[in-house]
Amino acid sequence: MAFNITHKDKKTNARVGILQTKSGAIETPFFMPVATKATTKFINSQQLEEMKIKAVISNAFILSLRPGKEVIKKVGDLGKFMNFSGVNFTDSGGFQMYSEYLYLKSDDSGVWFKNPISGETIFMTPEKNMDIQLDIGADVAMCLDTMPLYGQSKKDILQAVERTVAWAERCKKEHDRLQKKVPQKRRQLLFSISQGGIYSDLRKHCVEQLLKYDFDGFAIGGVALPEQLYGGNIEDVKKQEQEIIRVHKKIVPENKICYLMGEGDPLWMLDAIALGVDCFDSRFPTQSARRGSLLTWQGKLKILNKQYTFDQKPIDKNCKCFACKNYTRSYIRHLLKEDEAVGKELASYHNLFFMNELIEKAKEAIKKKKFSVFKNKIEKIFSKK
RNA sequence: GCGGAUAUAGUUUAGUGGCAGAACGCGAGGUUGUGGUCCUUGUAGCGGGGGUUCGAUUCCCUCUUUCCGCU
Repeated sequence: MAFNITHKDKKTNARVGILQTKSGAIETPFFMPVATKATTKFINSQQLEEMKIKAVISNAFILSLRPGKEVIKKVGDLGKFMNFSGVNFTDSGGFQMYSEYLYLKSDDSGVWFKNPISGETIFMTPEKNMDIQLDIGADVAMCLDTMPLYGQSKKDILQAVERTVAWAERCKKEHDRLQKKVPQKRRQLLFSISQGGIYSDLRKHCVEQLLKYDFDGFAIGGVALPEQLYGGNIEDVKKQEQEIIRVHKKIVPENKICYLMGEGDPLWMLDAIALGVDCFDSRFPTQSARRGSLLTWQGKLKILNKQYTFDQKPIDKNCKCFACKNYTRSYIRHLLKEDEAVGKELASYHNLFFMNELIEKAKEAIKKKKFSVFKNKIEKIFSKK
């Protein structure tokens, strides 16, 4: 069994568990920084290890464009390539159907992407995608899914669901076939991804179909999208997301790990943990760090604001991260304003350290069966302006 | 000293005899399976004086500014 639950919260569905991968075990819940091109932007793998980050997610499709899977395979696997001893996830590239920069078209057979480097057209299939992810040697691979684009009709979303399910089946078969001779202990895990937009019935239908196959984990895709946020009331979007998670959790067996893809807002993440979600990834902490939005135990701090020009305090006096131990708000603000790489590094380091600590504290709270108390405390911090 | 050109937002600049636009900067929000490159929004300007005109940032004169050339 790849996943075991070790602790359960009392009032919520939050739980702590252990996921076994070929690179070792990792305790859930956990948050993965995004490392699209085999690095978390501005943060090297030694820094990740220093702040006790146990997993990252790279992008198999984008890595296949450059440097190419052969380059990574040559040194063994992605972990060795980037010298990261933690758990490596790879995303399929399905999400890049959202990228005008990369996406051309798709049909039931697969997706056509353009290679922005060479200009050539690339035809991606579930089978090819599994081959790439296995060659890259991630610990956990994600199925190639198809994203319903924003504004599509329910009929279109149903079509995306059917395609996602069909592709998941093809991924699973190919993945099993390619790993037939690999010993259990050294096998790559494969997670499915469900779609269905905001429609509970479509989500239910999608997950029910995916459950026919023995995936190692079941991810929820298509949430935390900017398009949805721009759509209107944030609270409505939050309720929709929670409803999607509830539907998912109601159907998927408890002993299957649940991965909410793309979610990285601290509060939304805690809400998801309360519903029984086990793992997350998001560009949010790193991207917003580069743009001057910092997470602190006093709430959000916009370090580019004028008021921090002369501020000699650290980002967060309660934070023990490298950036907070050594540098002032004034200095980091200056570096970010000047677009200096070190500024982005320090800000990213801080935000990732915060996210990791937030998750660690969440785990402790679950173990003590007091998760909702903890969640309320964090909500108070981030709700005040 | 003479001649020519020039003057528009903090900066670089469009433009017009009747509402002066932009970019960058600056201020404030946003940011969610990453294109280090993003989005939204706010702020702010016709060098001074005189003339022509219903009306001048625009045309004329003058002063000043800056630049170029000549002696």
